[in-house]
Amino acid sequence: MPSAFHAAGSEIFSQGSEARSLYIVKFGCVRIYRLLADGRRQISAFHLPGEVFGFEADDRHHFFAEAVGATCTLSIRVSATTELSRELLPLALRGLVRAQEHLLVLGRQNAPERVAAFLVDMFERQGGLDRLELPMSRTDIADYLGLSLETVSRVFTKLRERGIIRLLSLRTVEIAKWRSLAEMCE
Amino acid sequence: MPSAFHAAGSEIFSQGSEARSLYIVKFGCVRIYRLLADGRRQISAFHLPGEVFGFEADDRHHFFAEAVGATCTLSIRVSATTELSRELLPLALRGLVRAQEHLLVLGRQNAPERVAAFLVDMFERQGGLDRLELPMSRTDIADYLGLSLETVSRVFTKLRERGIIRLLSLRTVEIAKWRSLAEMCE
DNA sequence: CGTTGCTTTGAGAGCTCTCAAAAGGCGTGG
DNA sequence: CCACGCCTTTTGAGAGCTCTCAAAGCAACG
Repeated sequence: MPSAFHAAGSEIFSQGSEARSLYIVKFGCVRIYRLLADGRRQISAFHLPGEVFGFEADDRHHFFAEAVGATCTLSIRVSATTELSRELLPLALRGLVRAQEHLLVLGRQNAPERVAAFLVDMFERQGGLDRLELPMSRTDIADYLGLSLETVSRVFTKLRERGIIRLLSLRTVEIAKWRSLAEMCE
Repeated sequence: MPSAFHAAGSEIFSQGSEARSLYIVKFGCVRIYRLLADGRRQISAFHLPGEVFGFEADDRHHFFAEAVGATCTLSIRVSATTELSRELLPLALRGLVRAQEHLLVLGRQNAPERVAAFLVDMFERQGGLDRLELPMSRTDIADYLGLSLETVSRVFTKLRERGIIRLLSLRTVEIAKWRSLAEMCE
């Protein structure tokens, strides 16, 4: 299994390129996104260590993938006839459910609810530690939540003022009132 | 393959119920959706004749499915050990890409762009006829696009006034300027 | 011909965006 | 160790898009 190192911001694959393998995040973080003609960007997913990404419907990538920070990935060559289909289906389905759940956030939740949903999700994926190190910038979070970076920043400030979160550094978050945060997601 | 008829608005499966089979739409239309505690609804997909729905990540449904109009479905019992995994993966992946593409619409496009994207998508799926019979209400379209039903209605009116579409009846749409519509999606 | 539900249209409010500038962090070099 | 410069983040002000509330218009159906 060939492993690869990616510097912060470097491309892992791009939309339209040939899709020949899947990837597993070894360490770091990967953003999957799509662009509109005028540059608007929507990040459809962040992938953390242990997660698999690179699924495509045909032999072309429909999305871009970039390393958020310094990141290491393993790539797995997957042919159509491989035995892996059986093990891949559950992963693909998990991704499908996640994407559909994110549609609810983007379509029907307001800014505070979106940020709360993001934080809850990140915390749960990091294994329930009470301190979270965000690998991505406010801009990345905004493009994931369909907001402007200023709105994301304002919501963080509001959550801090209300004592729901603590910001140990710009990207280190501690949940003070887990209950309040979870209730914001409904 | 047991087939089932569903009256307009009737439930096919509900969130939390046991997921034991997949479904194929024979005729009609199905909406897949999720609800927030206060009743806000996000439709993640409409399924037209020939399409498969009911994919889940575990043995529970994470979404609701309802017949939009009078609808007939075939259900397929799928066990984990079945030979179908190989054929199912491409379908699941197609759904994943569709959901992720819809994230871009909800996260980064404005109301006219969303409606345009919806119409283009529906037209392409109906096989490129120049006349489209929408099976769903404005409310359904709104809940699919993350808009209010009034905004959807206003955009339809605007598209009609600009000569981009014609409304033969409330739910029968004809594209007059395909080019303009496609350009609205970027 | 009245009822019922869906759709359209209008008016005002509110949330989020854009533009702009200040503040804060971090690494490099003196 | 401190100063500088760059990049990220925060904060502010005003504009704009979409929502909510409300009422009127339409179409289907008994």
